[in-house]
Amino acid sequence: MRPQKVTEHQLAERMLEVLRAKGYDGSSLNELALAGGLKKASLYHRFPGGKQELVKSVLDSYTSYLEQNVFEVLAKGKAKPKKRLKKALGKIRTLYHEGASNCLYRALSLDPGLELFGEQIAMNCKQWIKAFSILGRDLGIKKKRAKRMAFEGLLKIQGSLVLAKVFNDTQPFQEVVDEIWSDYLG
Amino acid sequence: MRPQKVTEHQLAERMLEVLRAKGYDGSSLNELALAGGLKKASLYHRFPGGKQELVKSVLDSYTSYLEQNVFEVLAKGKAKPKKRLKKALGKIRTLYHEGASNCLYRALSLDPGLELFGEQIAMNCKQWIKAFSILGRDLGIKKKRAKRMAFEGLLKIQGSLVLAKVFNDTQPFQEVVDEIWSDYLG
DNA sequence: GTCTATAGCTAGATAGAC
DNA sequence: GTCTATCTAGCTATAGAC
Repeated sequence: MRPQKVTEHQLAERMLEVLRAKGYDGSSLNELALAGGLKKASLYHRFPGGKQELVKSVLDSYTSYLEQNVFEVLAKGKAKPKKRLKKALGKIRTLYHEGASNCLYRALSLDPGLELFGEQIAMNCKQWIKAFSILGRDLGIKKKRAKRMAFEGLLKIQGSLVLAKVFNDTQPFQEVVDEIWSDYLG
Repeated sequence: MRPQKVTEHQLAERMLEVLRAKGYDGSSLNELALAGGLKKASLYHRFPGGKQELVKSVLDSYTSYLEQNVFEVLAKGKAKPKKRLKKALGKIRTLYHEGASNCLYRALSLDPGLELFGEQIAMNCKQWIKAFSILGRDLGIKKKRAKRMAFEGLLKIQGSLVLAKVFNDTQPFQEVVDEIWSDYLG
């Protein structure tokens, strides 16, 4: 077999930057291929199902990052809760490039992305909320309030990324991450 | 002159529903024309500048609703602050169909909509923040905190609309509107 | 002012050479 | 596994009849 020019992981990482900025319809296969370092036709070798399978692959890779670096750290880490929260928030900062890059879930939350991936994204968001809920519980917060805080955290992250884009300023995101930190530890 | 089939206001209102759900690239002129009750070619009579001018017209109409029913009520109304807030939040609920419909600003906050309309949307969001800030001041809240509350309100509305779409459930939006109400009056 | 018809282009997707 | 070449369908936009 001829060697791959780029690994599937590299490909997903590069195409993610296009997808999170332009959404499903806004990202053409030409742009995605160019960003990934391949020609358009080559994408059909990697993703025989076409655009939908390609985006699903990027979405799975994105969720996988969250699961490994955020959800599992929060919910299954063996360090103290405070340390786990610090680590998870650091990874969140990295994922969103300190607020400069969109959340892929949001970018896909317009039609037709929502129609194709809505259920999957909803599940992933529930994972997020579950993981932060467990962290809250570990910090001695009551169940109901822990869930409420987890939900509000996700909501504020999403809102901050909208405003960061609109104002072309990462400050809303930075502030929200700091708020989440102090909400759990205050 | 031959009579218009639909007024510019009706046209903007109907096309808004497509644009806020699908974004700039996701909304084709065919869909927009169909939603508005015209044929595609007729749109070029109303909007000689093509798609960009059409979307700008819808955006202007959308902002005009906010200015008249929300911003002016909050900042220039002669009723008591509590009553003005109640009225403005009611209009916000209506605009977003109780959380079932996206914010157009958010739908246009991906490329290429962001590139075309980002500055205009940023100005409109600043108007939002300004208006809620003035309401806060009228309720006796200090300047800095009033601005902070206004910013956070907008952020949470945007975040709630993201989650409302993802979960296909208007509850996040409803809760956030109630929270804003009680934040100002608690 | 609205329509049908169509131009010119780019999209997603496929065939087949290497 | 990647590429060039190409297909069809849809896109934005225009021309011109009514």
